[in-house]
Amino acid sequence: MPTPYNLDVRNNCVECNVRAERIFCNMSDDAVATLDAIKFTGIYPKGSLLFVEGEDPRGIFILCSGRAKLTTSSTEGKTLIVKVAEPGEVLGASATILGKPYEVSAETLEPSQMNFIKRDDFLSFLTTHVDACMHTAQQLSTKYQSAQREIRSLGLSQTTSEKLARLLLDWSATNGEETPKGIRLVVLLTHEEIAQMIGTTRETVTRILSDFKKRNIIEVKGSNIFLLSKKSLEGMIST
Amino acid sequence: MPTPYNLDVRNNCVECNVRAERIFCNMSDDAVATLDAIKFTGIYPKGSLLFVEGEDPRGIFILCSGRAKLTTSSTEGKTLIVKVAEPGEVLGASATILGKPYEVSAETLEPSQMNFIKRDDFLSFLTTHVDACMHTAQQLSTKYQSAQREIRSLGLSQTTSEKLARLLLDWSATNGEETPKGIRLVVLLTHEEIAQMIGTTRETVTRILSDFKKRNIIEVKGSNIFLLSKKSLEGMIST
DNA sequence: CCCTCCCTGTGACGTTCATCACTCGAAGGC
DNA sequence: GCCTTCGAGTGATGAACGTCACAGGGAGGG
Repeated sequence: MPTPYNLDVRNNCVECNVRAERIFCNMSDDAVATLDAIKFTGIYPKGSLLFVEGEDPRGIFILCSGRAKLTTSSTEGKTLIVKVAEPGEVLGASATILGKPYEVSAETLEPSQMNFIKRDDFLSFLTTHVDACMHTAQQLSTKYQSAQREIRSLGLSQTTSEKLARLLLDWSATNGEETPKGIRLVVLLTHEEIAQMIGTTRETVTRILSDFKKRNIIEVKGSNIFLLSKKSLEGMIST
Repeated sequence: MPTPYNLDVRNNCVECNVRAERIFCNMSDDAVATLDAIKFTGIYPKGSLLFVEGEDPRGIFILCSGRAKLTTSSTEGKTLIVKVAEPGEVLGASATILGKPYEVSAETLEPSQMNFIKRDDFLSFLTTHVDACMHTAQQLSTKYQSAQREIRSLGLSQTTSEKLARLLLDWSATNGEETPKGIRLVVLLTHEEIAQMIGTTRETVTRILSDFKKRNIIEVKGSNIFLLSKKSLEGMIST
C-alpha cells in the first residue's frame, strides 16, 4: 500500500524498529508506552512550517523521518539557517521546557513524519519518568554542543572559503556516502540557502564552489557533490 | 573574619540565602541536601582554569559567585569568548552528561566560589532526583537559548559596529545599573577580550568605541562605560 | 511550444576591516 | 627611583567580500 509522499510511516513507537538508534527515543519500554499515548503523529509535506521564531511554545516535535531546517531572521529580512535537523532530533524542546518563545523557526526540507507532544503532556511526562528526563537532558546537551560548533565556525573562521570547507566536511561526516570517486553528498539546499548557513551571500557561495571545482577539490553532478580531495578541504580549516 | 579575596563564602547549600533565585539550585530540600553531600566547594583566584576544551569531562562546576569566561580556540591561536558565565550557572554540564570532551574552556575573570561535582556523583544524582534532572534540563535549555542568541549575533550582524552595539545592549540588560547620566556598565574585559567576544580585532574595537564616544553614544570612565543614548545603539541593530 | 520563474554563473566596483607598525600612558616590580 | 609590561589609541595599506547588474539554462505551466 502506498503511503503519502512514499514515506515509511511508523505509527507505533513501542514497535518502532529504529528506536534503539535514536538518542531521545531509546528509553525504557514503560516510558515509550506513555510517549505513545500522548503523541500525535503527523505527515508534513516539504516546506511545512512547524513553528515560528517568537511564537509561544505549543510543544515539541520529534523528527521521525525527513529533514527540517532551523532558521532565525533579522528584521532586515536576512535569514540564517542555524542547523539542518536529522531524524531522531527533538525540535522546540528548550522553548517548551522554559515556557519561553521558540528561539528559531522550523521548516521541513522534504516530506517528513513528526510526532508532536503538547507542552503540558511533555512536562508531566518528564516529571513522572526519570529516564525520559535524562534522555531529554542528553538531547539538549547534544543540541548545545552542535550550537557550540556553529559558534566556532562562525566566529573563528578567517575566510568564507574556510566556513564552506567546514560545512562540506560536516556534511560528509553525517551524510556522506563513500564512492570510488570520492565522498558523495546529496545537497538539498540551493546556493542561497548554503549562503544562509554560513552567513554570506549567494554570489560568494557560487564563486567559492567554482573555485573548488577548478582546483579539482569537488565535482558537482546535479544535486550531488563529490568530494574529490577531502585533504584539501581539511587543509583550509584551522580546527 | 576576612575571607580569602573578600568573597562571601557559602559553604552550606541548604542554608544558602540566594538559592531561590538560582535556576539550577532552586530544587527540593531533599535534592539540595544530597547536592550538599556530594559537592566540593572551592575558592578560585582570578585567571584559574577550571577545565580546558577537549579534555575528558571530570564533572560539573556550579558558579556560586564571581564570573568566568567560556572560550574556544583555533589551532591558529585565535580565541573566541563564547559567553561570560554569571553566578548560578552550571559549567560543563553538557559534556559531563554526554561523556564527551568539554566543548569550551572555562577561566575565572574574578575571584570566584565554585561547587564541583564529580561526574559519577552527578549522573546518579540526576537519576535519583527527578527535579534535579528537570532543573538540569532547564539550565541546559537556558544555555542553548543563549548560544542561539550568540549565533544570531555572529551570523546576522552586517557590521562590526552592530555586533558591538548588540554586546553593549546585552550587558546593559543583565548587568546594567541605572544612573542619572545613563546606564552604567562595569567592564571587566580588555579591548582584546571584547574583540574575542564578537570575532574581530582589538584595533577595530578601539576604533568603534572611539567613534561611539565622538557621537556621544557612550562615555568611558576607567572600567565603567555609561550608555548615554541607548536609543542610538538600538537603532544600529536589526533585531 | 513558448513563456516565465528560479537557480546558477560572472564581471565591475566600492566598502569594510584585518594587518602591520608605531606612540603614549598607567601600573607594578625591583 | 627607573624600567618593563600591558592596554589603549591611531595611521597607512591591501585584500576579501558585499552589492549591483546582467546573462544563460532548466523546469514547469498555460
